[in-house]
Amino acid sequence: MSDHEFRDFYYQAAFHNDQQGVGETGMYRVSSSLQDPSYMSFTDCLHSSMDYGSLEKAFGLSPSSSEVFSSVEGNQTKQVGAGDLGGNTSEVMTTPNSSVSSSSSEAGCEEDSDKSKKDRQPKGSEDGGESSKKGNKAKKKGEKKQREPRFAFMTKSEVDHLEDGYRWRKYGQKAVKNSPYPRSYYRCTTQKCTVKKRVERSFQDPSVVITTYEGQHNHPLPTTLRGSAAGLFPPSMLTPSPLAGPSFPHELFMQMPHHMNNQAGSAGSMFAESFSPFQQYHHQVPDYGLLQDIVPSRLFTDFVQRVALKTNFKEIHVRILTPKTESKIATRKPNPTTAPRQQQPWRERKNKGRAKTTSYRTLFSILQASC
DNA sequence: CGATTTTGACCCGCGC
DNA sequence: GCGCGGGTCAAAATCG
Repeated sequence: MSDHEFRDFYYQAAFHNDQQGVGETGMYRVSSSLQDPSYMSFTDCLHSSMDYGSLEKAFGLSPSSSEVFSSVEGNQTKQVGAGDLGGNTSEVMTTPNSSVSSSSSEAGCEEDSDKSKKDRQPKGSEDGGESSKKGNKAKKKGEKKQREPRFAFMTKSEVDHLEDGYRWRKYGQKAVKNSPYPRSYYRCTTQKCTVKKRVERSFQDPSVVITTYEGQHNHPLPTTLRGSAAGLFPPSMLTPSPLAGPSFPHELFMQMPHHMNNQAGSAGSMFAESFSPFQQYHHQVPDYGLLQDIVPSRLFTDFVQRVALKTNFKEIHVRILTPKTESKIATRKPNPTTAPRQQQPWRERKNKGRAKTTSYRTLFSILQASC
């Protein structure tokens, strides 16, 4: 299971700017490990042009690596959906101890073009009453809702829903096409915050969880959260608003933990030093097993999000690979003692034969069968 | 008892 | 136009 000696984090981000047509893609690796010969400061990465050739040189990446993010090309509007994880490009991290990350195009990243269906009006305001069974909306069809910036990252984890400091409420779950794993939809519970996120397990590599964020938090981190990252970092690192944050990516990067930009770090022992905030936190909350996963992840996602806002990249694919740490199963086991749920008589259910939401139980059986 | 999760139905864009 | 599939709603169930 987990190797508690190694707390390295390896980040890879693919920035995609398709304004030029052929979308220039690049993949960046941020590693605290010296054993990674291709190490390069993220700051430098960000300042470098989005030229894959140079990146290849800098990181020693093979050109084929870009295939990992194959979804970027030729996808102006249509993206590779989670279910279409066809490309079996797999990539092996050249770092110690870790993690082979194999997956294809950032699955969960994005799929649909712009469906303006989200944010449907709750309660039918007025409109001719009629079948107001559900959210009938009177939305202008003309204007397409501008999609909020999205970004996704992959985390090797046994828990699906990683703690990231914010409070989320699950509002849906859907089966992913061609994948035995469901996709869960979460919304930030803070009022007036429209941030959403989707969580799904990679079909290619079940140990990898793909989290896709959409939107930006317009509020500070809740402080009441158990093990919240709030309070662990200086305020500047927790500001949710990009306006309040560093003006440039490298500035933000400079605020990141040492182990992420300290080239002199020693591999495999990141946890020992230059880790003050986390170490302290670790002592304070020893039982918080996900610490190692969460903190850097959150920092990085915030970071990437800000980068996205400062640039005109349309897509940013981020991978966060971490050594497995804790095996905390966050699955709620159904209570067998309770009576089965009954069909609501007043709510007519017209099953049109379309398989929509997939229950955990169903999926579980599928998994078992496939194992 | 309020908050959160579960989960079938509904909505809607898109491809055929 | 139809059907597929992603995304969302919302009532009931469950949790804390």
